[in-house]
Amino acid sequence: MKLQQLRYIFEVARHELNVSATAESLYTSQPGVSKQIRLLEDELGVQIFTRSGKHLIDITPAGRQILEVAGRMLRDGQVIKDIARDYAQPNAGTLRLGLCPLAARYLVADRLEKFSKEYPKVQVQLRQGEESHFGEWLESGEVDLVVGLRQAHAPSLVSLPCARWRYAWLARSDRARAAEAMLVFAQDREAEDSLHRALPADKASQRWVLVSSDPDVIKTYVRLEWGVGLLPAIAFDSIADSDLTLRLAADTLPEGRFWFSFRRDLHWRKFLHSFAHLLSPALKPELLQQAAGLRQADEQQALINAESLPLH
Amino acid sequence: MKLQQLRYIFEVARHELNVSATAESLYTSQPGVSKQIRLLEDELGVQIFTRSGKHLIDITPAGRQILEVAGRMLRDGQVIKDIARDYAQPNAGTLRLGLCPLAARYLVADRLEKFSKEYPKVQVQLRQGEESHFGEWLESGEVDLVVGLRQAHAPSLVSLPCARWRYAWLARSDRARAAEAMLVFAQDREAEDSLHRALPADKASQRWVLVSSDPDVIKTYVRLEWGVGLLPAIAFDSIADSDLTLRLAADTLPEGRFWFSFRRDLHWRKFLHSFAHLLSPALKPELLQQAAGLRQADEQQALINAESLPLH
DNA sequence: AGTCGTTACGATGCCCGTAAGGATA
DNA sequence: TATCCTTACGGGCATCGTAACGACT
Repeated sequence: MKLQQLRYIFEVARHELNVSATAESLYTSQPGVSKQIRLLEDELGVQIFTRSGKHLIDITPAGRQILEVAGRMLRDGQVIKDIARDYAQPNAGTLRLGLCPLAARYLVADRLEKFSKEYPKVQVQLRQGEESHFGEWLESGEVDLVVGLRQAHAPSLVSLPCARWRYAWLARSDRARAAEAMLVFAQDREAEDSLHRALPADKASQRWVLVSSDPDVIKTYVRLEWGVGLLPAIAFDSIADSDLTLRLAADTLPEGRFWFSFRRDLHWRKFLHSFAHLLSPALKPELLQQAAGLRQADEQQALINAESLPLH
Repeated sequence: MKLQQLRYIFEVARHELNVSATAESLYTSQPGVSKQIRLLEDELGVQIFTRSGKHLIDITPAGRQILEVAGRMLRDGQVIKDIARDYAQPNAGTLRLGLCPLAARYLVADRLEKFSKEYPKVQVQLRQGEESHFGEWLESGEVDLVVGLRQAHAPSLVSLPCARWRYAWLARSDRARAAEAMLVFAQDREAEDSLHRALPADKASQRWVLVSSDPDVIKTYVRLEWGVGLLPAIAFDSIADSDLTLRLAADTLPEGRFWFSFRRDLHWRKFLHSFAHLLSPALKPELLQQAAGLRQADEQQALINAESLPLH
């Protein structure tokens, strides 16, 4: 049994049982992959894939169990390399971040500047996309950390609140504020509903002409005079948005949170800890390790005193 | 990075950094091991061992972290092989048991008979020794399961009560019972003390001429008329011990327990589950899996209702 | 002086890549 | 017919074992 054989079966499983595509993605020849898989099956004495003639059709029950363990072994292999790099080049590497639009644009931008100054040899790779994909990104190792507006709930993931934001009204400076259509920021349906409930009756009954989870979309339509915006205060840029006027919303509106999520078995390189600490001083190495030991999302969450989080 | 290289560094660490001895134990040449270790270190860019000239002196901090992960990978490799065997030859393999004297002689003997009838192709390997070594045996993989009188407490181990026993008085049949010296069974100091406290004052003040955790030692001295024995009722063999008379002790004496322990990450082959179930019907697969997820020994223990355990 | 790890070297065997073959949709 | 996996074959390279060397205790 060789690590490479395990990598082959793992990748074939990930590529919908297409050996050719797998071989290409691994920059090797297709017969080589095919043969190694067969050799592994022979050695173990078990079929991992079911074949119909010469096509791979499915994964056997034994294969599923084996693939699960193989995945862990491959990740552990990566962990060993990370450990080695931690000692060989402690401050070099790649910071792979998944971000929601709000976090990418307004929360981490300046912190990443700071981070890059502190760790000039660390390459930063950002990845932005639908928050519902964050789980896959983390599990596949495409990103190491994500910052978003929703809590992750998969059993292999850990999710902690790392910052708070509050709503503010945004209007064109040249307009007196009046009864207008509303352009509302909300990360999901639930947030939208709770916002609706929290608003005073006159506001709640107003027309919501736009609901978006991207603050820049809201701003765009505010500028087009579609109405008044209701979005996270953090999204206001006092320079670029000098044509707009921000006014903090009443305390009765729900407070938003940024969630910081990662794989339970992530190897925390030094600069990853630094980045986490930069996001929120509450995310200390010991706390992160402790959180990784907790299975339940609510137990993890309880480690953080939300009141103490930076409020934007 | 190859699995074999990881095995080499792991085994060298286990063999007190002696490469020659390691190579011998792995049935390979010493230069081969040496070279592979060096190759791995070169690939990772980190020293795993510190060298004084040409001798391995110590493990580097990086090496310690790497070895920990490597150990997990190697165990996972074993797990994959186990899974494969589970499907290829579900009812063949080896049952490696660690046992205390009482469990070996009186608790599992007949169950093992039964087990062997059910799984004739499973080899049974018993290992008996000081209970304080059970932890090492489990961690090193020398045994898969242990049954003893003490709870295991290492974080990597799971420990569950699996049976109960109670004290009985043992005397030579040809002797009237009278005030006599006592020969007492106790697995450790704590058990000895609690027994002492539980005995009525007259008994507690009697001479304890022998304290042993091996019931057969007690019996031997009972036969030699050193006194009256106080030992687990289960240790009485109605045929072989027909020259002795057993009388159950008062309910006030502490009840003893057998503890069933295993590595948290043990791969449960089918016949392992069967053996556990044979020991105690309470040890069902789901419960065992659940126990493996609990970190605290008391949480694990709480899964079992002690009242329901077989009483011997 | 003995134990132990490293270096050097030669041979075996494994892994990979190209090319051709057969099965399925 | 096109896609896809398998078998066959040859070249290259890594691993292993023997033997000789150098270092530490």
